[in-house]
This record gives sequence, structure tokens and C-alpha cells, in this order.
Amino acid sequence: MLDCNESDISMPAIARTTPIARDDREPTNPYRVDMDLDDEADELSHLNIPDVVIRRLPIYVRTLHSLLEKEQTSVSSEELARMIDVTAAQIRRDLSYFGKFGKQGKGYDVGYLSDTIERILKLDRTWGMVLCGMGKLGHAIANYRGFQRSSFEITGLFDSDESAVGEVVNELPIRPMRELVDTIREEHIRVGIIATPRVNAQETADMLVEGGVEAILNYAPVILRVPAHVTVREIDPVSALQSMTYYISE
Amino acid sequence: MLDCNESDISMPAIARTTPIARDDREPTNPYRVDMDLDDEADELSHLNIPDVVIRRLPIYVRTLHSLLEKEQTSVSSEELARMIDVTAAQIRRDLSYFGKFGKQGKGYDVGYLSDTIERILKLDRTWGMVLCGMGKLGHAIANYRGFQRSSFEITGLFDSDESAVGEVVNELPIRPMRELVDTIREEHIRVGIIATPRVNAQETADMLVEGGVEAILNYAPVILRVPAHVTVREIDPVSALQSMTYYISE
DNA sequence: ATAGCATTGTGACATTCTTCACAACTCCTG
DNA sequence: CAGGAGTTGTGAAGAATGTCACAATGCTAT
Repeated sequence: MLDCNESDISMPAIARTTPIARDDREPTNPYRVDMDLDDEADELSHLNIPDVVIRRLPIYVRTLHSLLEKEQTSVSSEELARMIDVTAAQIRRDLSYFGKFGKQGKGYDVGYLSDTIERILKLDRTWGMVLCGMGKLGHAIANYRGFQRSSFEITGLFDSDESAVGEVVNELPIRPMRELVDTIREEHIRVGIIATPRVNAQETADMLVEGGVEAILNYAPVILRVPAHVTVREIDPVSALQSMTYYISE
Repeated sequence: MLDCNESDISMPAIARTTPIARDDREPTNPYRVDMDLDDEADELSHLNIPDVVIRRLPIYVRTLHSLLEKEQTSVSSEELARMIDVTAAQIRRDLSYFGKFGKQGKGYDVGYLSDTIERILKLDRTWGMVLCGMGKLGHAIANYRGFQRSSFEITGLFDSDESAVGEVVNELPIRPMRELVDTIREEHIRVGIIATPRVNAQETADMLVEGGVEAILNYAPVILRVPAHVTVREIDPVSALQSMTYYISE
């Protein structure tokens, strides 16, 4: 609620009744899941599912991927729990918000579960992102290789400093901020990254929202004010450090 | 619990009885606070205080600093709450875990409250940090200017790649990993940053712990296994993005 | 002084999140 | 094809966190 903007979307609080997946699926058949996830109950579902749960899903996906790398095809909630350091009950409960994906006595099919969670998180596509603020931090983010492998791709770089404009970073030119809103609209961008100085973060967020962005990854140490339909997550190493020193002994 | 290692320190669960600050303090006298915070109840207190609360404190400090910049000397929980986008009751409750810092009818003295929270978080000193893994990410972190202003300073850079060793980044030489443990011991380092590739993160964490580090800022996308007296916080932009796309409409 | 406004600190309550524990089911083995 | 071992999914209980609402108190103005 503090470091994340809970995005308490104001839509009618209709309880979802149709499970996303059913019991009679063939665990490794992606088409089946496809159909299940696209049906009409899906859109309403995220009202009911706690954000804590949603935040854990990427960790599950990541862990399942590491199992796939090791060619392990099946996993129990118990084993997954040990790997992630949570309780098995929590994993089962988390998954149960979305349907039934496991087999009693057997566990979960790694590939099927991983695909399913990715579909829930809408990671079954590539999301273009605009990056605002091309100082040192912006450069580092633009050069970061970890996004492509994860359904994300930076497609535009923006900076308000006209003298930075034109420079090419990781094959993309830096463009002026005044082009930001139109670019977002034209390219249907839904995700923005803020790496501007603190004082410019809010105005940047406003422009992102104006363009139609619905998710903002904020590296600036400020709490952003955005409409309820926009989600914000903070990346704040300093706060993280400052909260850890509390626990240091002596 | 997932992205943070709750650091459920196993010490006797003694309830703290002595408030850290009292009512008869002079709000702007730092010496008073000093004495209060150093007394014997302090060490036991963190058992009882929820980690969620501790994580919010850096935001309070940051916000109070921004008020100080504007020369505002007094603030109510209501006003602070608006700035941070939490409820006023939550701020009052959070602070009440540590004592009574406000004045009825008046609010809080900005400087006093800020100093006090910093003291609680042990930010009234500079923490040396070792940075492990000097790839692109490591370089970016080493060059980051935001730490000094926040009680932190990177004092050692380490990489396992011998060909990187010797290079000077932001006035510090990169040193070989084999010197890590001894350096931590000799320099009494308590905080480590992991910016290694995923596969090396756990072994790096083990070395940090062996040297005596009690707080780890982990940029690698892995859940680290550490003893209970060590706190870990994850910096994971990919997971943050992956959990936000869930909420995107359409 | 005293009244009255503003604001804290906190019991009591409400809500959210986690864990327990077990019926239901699946699979394997003989 | 029955029995046992293993594991899920989930009601119900429990723990943790957040909010309400108000008595207590300090401050200001007259």
C-alpha cells in the first residue's frame, strides 16, 4: 500500500464463479488453457485476488522455469515451497484463487503451471515500454538485458534535456519529452519506466498517464499520485537498505 | 515474506516495556533522544515490531526531509498521510510502536521526528558496504550517487573474474572474490550488495554471511538462503513489471 | 484563566492474510 | 482391482495488519 500503490480499481465487486481452469484438462495442452483464460469471467477476477498473491506469482514462474531448465516435469507444492521459502499451503492457496492446476497424489505439471501463471499475468506477449529520464540510471536500465527474456522490451527513450536528445543507447535514440505522449498513443504503450530526478518524477508520471500507460515502474524516490486504474511499483534500494539496518545487531 | 526474508530473529520474545522516548522531552533536543534510544530496552524491541512498519519508516524519513527542505517545522499525521498516501491513523499507530513523539493539538516537530526515526533505523552513522559482482549492473551501482546522502557508502568492489580485477570504478579498485571474507572481517562491514549473475548469488551470499554481513541487498533474481540473523531485501524490477501487467485492462 | 479548536495515542473492532488439517482424489503396486 | 502412499484444494481457525473513533491533552486567543 505504501511502496506499491495498490491500484484499488473501482469496478463492481462481482465475485468470480467460473474457475479459470477445470479438472478435465490435459495438463500439457496449451490450447485448453488458452480458452479458459480468455473467457468472460477473467476480466472481473482481479478484483478479488489480493495483490500480495499477484506479487508472488512472478516468483513462482521464475522458479518453475528453473525446474524446466533441469528438465523436471512435475513438482509438488511442498517441493516448490522449499525452493521459494514459503509454506506449501500458501502456494496451494495462491493457486486456488485462479482454479485447479494440480493432481492429487502427483503435484503440478511444471510446464503447464508455468504457462498458466504466465497467461494469468499476461506474460504471453511482449510489452513495449517507454523509459523516461536518461541520466546514469536511465542508461543502465536501457542497457539492461534482463527484460527481453521476460516479456518486456524498451521501445522508446526520452529525456527533457535537449542536449541528450539524439544520442543512441542500446540501438535506440533518445527523444525529447514533448514527443512522449504521442508516442505512447501511437504505439499503444502500456508500461512506463521513470528514471528521472526526483523533482521531475510526478510530471513525468502525469504525461505517462495522459498517454495511456497503465503500469509504471518508478525508480525515483517519490510516492507518485496516479489514477486508480494505474499501477505503480517502486524500485527503491535506498529505502530497502534503510529498513534493513534496523535489524543489525549491536 | 517472499521478497524480503522476514528475518524472524529467534530471540526470547520479551515484550518491550520502556518507551524509547517520553513525554517530557524537549522536541528539538537531540541529546535527549540519544539517551533514550541507547538504553537497554532498545535491543529487544525489534522482536515485537512488524516488518511492514519498519519498511514504512524510510518513507516517513524521506518525506520529513522534503518538509525540512521547505523549512516546515511542524506537521500533523494528517498532512504527512496525504503526502505519502496512507491513512493518518496508520502513521500514528506506526510511530506509537516506538513511543510518543507528537504533541496533541500541534502535531510533530519535523526535525525531531526525522532525527528520531533515523536513530531508530540506525541511520545516525555511515554504513560501509561491499558490492559483489562488477558486471554492467555492478558498475551502475558503484557509480550511483544516492547512497552517500543516505547513510551508506560502498567501500569495496569484488568480482570473481580475474580479468576485471584491478579496474578502478568510481575511485575504488575491483578486487578478487577471495579477498571478500577477510575484508568484511577487517573492516567490520555489515551490509553487502549482490549484483552477480543468478547462478553465483547464493555462493556470494554464503561468503558475505561468513564474513559477518547482516544485511544483504540482492539484485539477483534468486531467493537466497541465509541464517535468521541476516536480513535480505530483493531488488527485482522484472518481478515488479510481471506483477503489474496482471492489472492492465483489455 | 478559560474556552474551544486541533491533534495525538490507543483500545476496540474490522479486515486481510496465513496456516492448519483433512476429505477427496490420483496413482502405483502387487 | 483393492489398498496404501502421496498430494491437492479448501473450509475453518488463527495471526497479522489496518482503521475507527474518542478520551486526553496541548496550544491559542481573548
